[in-house]
Amino acid sequence: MAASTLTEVARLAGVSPATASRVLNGSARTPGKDIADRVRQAAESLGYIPNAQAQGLAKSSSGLIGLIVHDIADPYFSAIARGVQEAAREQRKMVLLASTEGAPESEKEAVAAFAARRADSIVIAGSRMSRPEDREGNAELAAELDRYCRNGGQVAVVGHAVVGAGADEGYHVVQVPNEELAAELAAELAAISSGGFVIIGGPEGLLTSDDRIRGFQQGLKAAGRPAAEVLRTAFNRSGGFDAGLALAARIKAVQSAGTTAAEGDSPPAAPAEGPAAPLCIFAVNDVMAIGAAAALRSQGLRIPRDAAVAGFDDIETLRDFRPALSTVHLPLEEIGRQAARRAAGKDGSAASLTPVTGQVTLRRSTETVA
Amino acid sequence: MAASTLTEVARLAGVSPATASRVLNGSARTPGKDIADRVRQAAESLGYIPNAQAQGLAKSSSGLIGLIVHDIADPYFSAIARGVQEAAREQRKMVLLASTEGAPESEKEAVAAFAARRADSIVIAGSRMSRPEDREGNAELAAELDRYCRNGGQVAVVGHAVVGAGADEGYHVVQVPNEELAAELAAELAAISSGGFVIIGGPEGLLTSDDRIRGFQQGLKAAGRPAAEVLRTAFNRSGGFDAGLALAARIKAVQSAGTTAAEGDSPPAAPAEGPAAPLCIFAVNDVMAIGAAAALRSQGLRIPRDAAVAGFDDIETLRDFRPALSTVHLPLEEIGRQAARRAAGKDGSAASLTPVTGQVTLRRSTETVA
DNA sequence: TTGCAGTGGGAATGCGCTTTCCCGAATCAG
DNA sequence: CTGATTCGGGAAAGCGCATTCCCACTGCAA
Repeated sequence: MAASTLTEVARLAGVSPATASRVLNGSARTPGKDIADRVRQAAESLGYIPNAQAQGLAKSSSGLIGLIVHDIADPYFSAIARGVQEAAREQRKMVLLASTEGAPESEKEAVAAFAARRADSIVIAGSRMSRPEDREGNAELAAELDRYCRNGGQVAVVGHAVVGAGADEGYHVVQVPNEELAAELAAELAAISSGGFVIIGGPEGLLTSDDRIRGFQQGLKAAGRPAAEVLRTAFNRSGGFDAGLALAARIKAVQSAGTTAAEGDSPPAAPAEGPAAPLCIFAVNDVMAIGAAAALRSQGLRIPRDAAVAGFDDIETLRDFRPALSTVHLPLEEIGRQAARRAAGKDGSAASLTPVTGQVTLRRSTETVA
Repeated sequence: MAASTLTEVARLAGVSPATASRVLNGSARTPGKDIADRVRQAAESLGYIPNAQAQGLAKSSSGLIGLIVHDIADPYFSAIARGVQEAAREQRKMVLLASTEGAPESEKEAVAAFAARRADSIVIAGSRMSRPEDREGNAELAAELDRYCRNGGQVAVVGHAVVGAGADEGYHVVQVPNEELAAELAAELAAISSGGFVIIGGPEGLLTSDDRIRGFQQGLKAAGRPAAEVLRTAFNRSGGFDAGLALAARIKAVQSAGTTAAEGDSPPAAPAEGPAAPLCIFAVNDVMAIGAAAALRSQGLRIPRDAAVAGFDDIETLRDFRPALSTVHLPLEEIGRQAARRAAGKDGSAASLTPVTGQVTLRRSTETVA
């Protein structure tokens, strides 16, 4: 028993397919009450389910919104996905998912696939790369997006515009003030910690990471502190862990030196509080921070006693982590929602949408025993 | 500039649409080399993107696989989603996402929507409810699924069959041995802890929760331990937290009683080791366990000193939690992958797919100071 | 040379639905 | 009572593609 069609419903109701179509979907013209009832009843009894493909073909729109993320299992992305999903629900659309592992090439494929399905809009989450090697990939992605936009598609990008995107029509960006917030975080950290700073960053060229690093350095500078050293590593937990291991070794070396050498060569202008104040580690995202913390602990170091650790994102699942992680709260779900709404273009774009803001959230992990 | 069509490509290449179709998609018949090249080049220069909707209409199949989860931001589901996504990639399909918050009604809607889009298969993750109130909702969902299956759809369910589903064709279940594993966990816990047991469970009727509770009780019984008390609460972090709060009060009461009353009324057959051995708390999933642990800590209690805590699922993001959480590892991603594969019906269903197994993983959180 | 199978390509049909256009009937003003 | 409007409904033309026929042509054996 194949799914019943509109024509069958119409026949059963004794009307034309046109009329059946008009009553079963809110057309501009509304057939008479009695006829409408007949049709509805016929549809009900046949268990009629409209064929969205055919509808889409006829109307050339699909009720689909495409979502591109690096990895749906990453809490950062899944939080955004939730927001997008919610907005989709409001718009009575469905979301089409694509995980790309961050490869521009497969993002391009995803865009093409969305375009093929005639998705009404596309939301791209996940940070862009700007490395020279990615130039070509980014260009192709941009070209694909441009084409999609020219054909009437709407695209919203979280964070940064795709490098080299040219279309101005139907192209939206949800700005995330990574730089400003990182600077703020640095300022607050500088105010409570007298130790040195180290940044655990993602690979060079990863825009989100670079922004946060830049902002943090600026904040440090504004606070009169020297620039922090930057450790480049993978943008995930294990990257954080590796960097943490390296730092642990360094910290232990300093500590034992301090213990044995007593107080002969204290760093210039270091306030006198026994050994040097603990190092303050800023990882450019929470997951990396957690990895770094785990590494430190695995080496017998304690947080925040031996080192302060701060992250970025305020991932919900990580809130119960001990010691509670200092971080920058980002309304991830709201970001996803806004992206989807912007792309829907319902209201005048930036109009009713308040810009995204985050907030520095200091917790135990940076409470240096001062 | 509207997207170019196959007809346009054909015209540009100077062939018929039929031929163009044949070369641009692997048809049974392969046109001559030179013609094929001409067509491909024309397609390239026009930036032709096939219209998946039209293709789907013509072939009546869509290359879509529908995924239903309670909440995509929940790490349990996002891990499964990742597996599904991966399998989809293998099958060169895209995944269509629906978050339903667990309401059978909106699951039914989701199924209908998937059916409307002619999804080739549907994967349902997320535990079923069997409460009397849900009977009707479940029945409707089952009916919708049956219809979908009768029309040739394939559905795979993670964990339990949908209550009341009747179609035997195209209906697959990925079995998760919740009961057995919970029993195993209980046995191992009983072997290392002499204290009493308490279970923090989800609402009554939630199948996954009920299975794990039942299994745990059986394990306890097999180990000669009395059945544990079951606290019913919400199936999420805050439910765990609430239950944890209640337990904290209880634990503190016992502790102070033990301190003041010295050793006058020790429970029958309690081995003499100072105060009673700490309570062992089993939360039916990791997120709840984390919530409970947070609650205990907020009341000044320490884990595992004052109480042992164990969870279920082994959520990746929670692995760095301290003290490390004892739990049952479940290959979530693999589960998602299997579900998607089963539904694809590629290989002989259960044939090449090894059944899902988990493993009890004891960590710090249950290392009673014995 | 003729007859045959085999081959590469085109014409046409239909997938299920929306929508424009058209037409008969009913309504209203004059 | 007649002519001008509506108004409710149907006929039909696509939407973009796959696919089933069908036909012209080639190569081969007879």
